[in-house]
Amino acid sequence: MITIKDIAKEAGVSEGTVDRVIHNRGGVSKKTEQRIKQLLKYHNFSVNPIASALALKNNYNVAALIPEHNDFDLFWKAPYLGILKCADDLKTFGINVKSFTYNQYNPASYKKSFKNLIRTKPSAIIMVPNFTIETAEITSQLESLKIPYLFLNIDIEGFKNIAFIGQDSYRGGHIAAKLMQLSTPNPSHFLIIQAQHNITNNNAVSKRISGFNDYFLKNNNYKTQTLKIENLNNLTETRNIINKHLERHPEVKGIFVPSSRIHIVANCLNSVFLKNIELIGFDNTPQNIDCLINESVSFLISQKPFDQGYDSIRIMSQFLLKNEKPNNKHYLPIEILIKENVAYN
Amino acid sequence: MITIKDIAKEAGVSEGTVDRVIHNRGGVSKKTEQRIKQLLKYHNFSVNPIASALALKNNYNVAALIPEHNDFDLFWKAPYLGILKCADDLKTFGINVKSFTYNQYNPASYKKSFKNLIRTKPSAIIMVPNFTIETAEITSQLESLKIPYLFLNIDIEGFKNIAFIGQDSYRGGHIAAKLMQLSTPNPSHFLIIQAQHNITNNNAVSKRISGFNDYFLKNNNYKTQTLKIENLNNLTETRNIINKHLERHPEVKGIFVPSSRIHIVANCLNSVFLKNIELIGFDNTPQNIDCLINESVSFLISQKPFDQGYDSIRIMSQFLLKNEKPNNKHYLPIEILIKENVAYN
DNA sequence: TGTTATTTTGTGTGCGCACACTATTTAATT
DNA sequence: AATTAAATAGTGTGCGCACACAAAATAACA
Repeated sequence: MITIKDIAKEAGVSEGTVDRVIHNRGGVSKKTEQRIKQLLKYHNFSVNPIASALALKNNYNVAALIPEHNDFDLFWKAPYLGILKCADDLKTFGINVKSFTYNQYNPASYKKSFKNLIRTKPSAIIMVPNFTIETAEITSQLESLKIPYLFLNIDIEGFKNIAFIGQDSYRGGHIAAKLMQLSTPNPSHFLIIQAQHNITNNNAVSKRISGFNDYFLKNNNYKTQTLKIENLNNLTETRNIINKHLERHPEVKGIFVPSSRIHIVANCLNSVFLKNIELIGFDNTPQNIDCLINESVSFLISQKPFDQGYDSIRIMSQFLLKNEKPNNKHYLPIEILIKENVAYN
Repeated sequence: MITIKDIAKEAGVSEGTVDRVIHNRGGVSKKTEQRIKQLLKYHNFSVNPIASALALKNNYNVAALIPEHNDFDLFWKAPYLGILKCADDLKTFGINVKSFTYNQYNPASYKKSFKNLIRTKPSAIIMVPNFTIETAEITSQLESLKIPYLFLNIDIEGFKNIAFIGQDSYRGGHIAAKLMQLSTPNPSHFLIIQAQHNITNNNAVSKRISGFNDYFLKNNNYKTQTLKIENLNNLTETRNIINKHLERHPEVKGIFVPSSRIHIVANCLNSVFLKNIELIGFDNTPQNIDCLINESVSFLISQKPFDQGYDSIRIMSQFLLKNEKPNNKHYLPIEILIKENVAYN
């Protein structure tokens, strides 16, 4: 391992000068700068991040603004845990992470939580931009404060976020369609069940639906139909609506739920339907995994939410610590889960 | 972050004494030891690994003994790259990795490569134990030298390896069977194609076959048959054997190749067969991925070979640096790859 | 009690880097 | 040529820890 000292000796200058060159701090004559740069390149020098971290004693406060999770919606637990894990891994590098949560159906709580967040004077922000208008307000504030921010899980365009970390939702829907086609007879009809509140909020859901529908464009044997339900958490009502619909539409051979709520549908289906209809949904929440194991659900597509959380902190930290600019889109693998491989995740 | 200095001040002793307690170096009276231990616990102290790494300037030489890769067999490139990547990530923590390769069909080259390896006096070894008898010789040598070793990718029992890093092969075969059943009519026959040299060498292949066969035990509509081919790399011969076999066995609706050579089979099939027979194989080598994309192969099961390499170094390093004993089996996820999600891996 | 052995504790240095501060060289100005 | 301003280069300290070494305190012994 070559050190700054070595370079300095070889260049016949002091360590301080080499340091200035490495960090583009200026105040070095062009001649010596060139010479040192050549040497750095020649020796393939890179700073020892250990020593660097120790010397800097950085203190970056990274704030995360994410939806809260509860027993009804466990999805957001995984990114949160990923964030915590990465925070723990990087704490000795001077990365401190604080999480702020909001109700994902309530823009006011989003704004309020952000107000609390911004008071802590964070150096950077990870956010799940659930509400477009409010996000515009927030980001303009961040931009004037020159606080970098990145989007986690929800990808909305027209912002100056340094990156998006999440999944290619359209492609996710596409894959769901392929798996659906694979597990059902030809021809078949498929039912897409959507919660009302998802229609405006969260464009991941609509992208998944597009991907799902588009997959069948080239094949007329497969048709899709959509069922919108006001409040999926109201089980008696949901049960009623779905089973009624299926009675009227015996042609339905598969149900696609483009959110993490497939387990609700699975638990609402009458047993006849449950046996004869293929269910495909998203996200490896505990409830959904149970459905895989008891075979009520055939496939889950995981967007690796834990990894999303972990990577968002990792990528933001690399940006802060090493000024590494990330790719604009950081897509995680689209993981196909079945009963047999779910245990290894 | 509480430091040794802080603890020392609070305990009214010098930093050296605290250091001795932390590392159980001895030479501390019982009274002060107790007092310091209490304080450490109370403050939930843990050493700053950054500072520790810098001060220690550790130098562990980890040697890897893995099969060589070439254009015919690219599988082993991925673990190698994973090893390199992790080595790079950890080089500032004093981990130096050297790779030694051998011909995976030649025990003599295995032994020879190990001889070269052991001359470099490594602190620990990552090995792919392709040959059981030779591995016994090697490991007994390692044990007398007290050099820790772990097994990568190939899991053989009865050794004192600190861990196995790889895939649950039986389960992998199981999943292949499920996917095969899903993509073929009921009833169907499936053909398992196996290279002769795999039969003795590599029990991953036989475990996959068991998993594949066992999946159909409960269902009499599906039958499997096996075709053993001397040398898969001899394309004209392979082409001949396979197509002849399929002509005689029109009941075959799916071909399962329990190794990374599915691309060879795909390229050998006559076009009629290629269109009507589902192919499922293992490993995301470039050639195999090409087959996914051109739709000659339906599914690949990845054993995440890159991650296997990466994790093996990571786990061994944690063992060396922090004395963290790993789980005996470190199974990687069984990843299902299709045309649509292969790009994100 | 004095001397030596043994146990226990304290001190100093360096790991490689970042940065504030000081010193030197060069350029600009009178 | 003398003085001042600006550009360039060098020095010193600390980050938190590990460990060799020195010092002090205690125990063992004559």
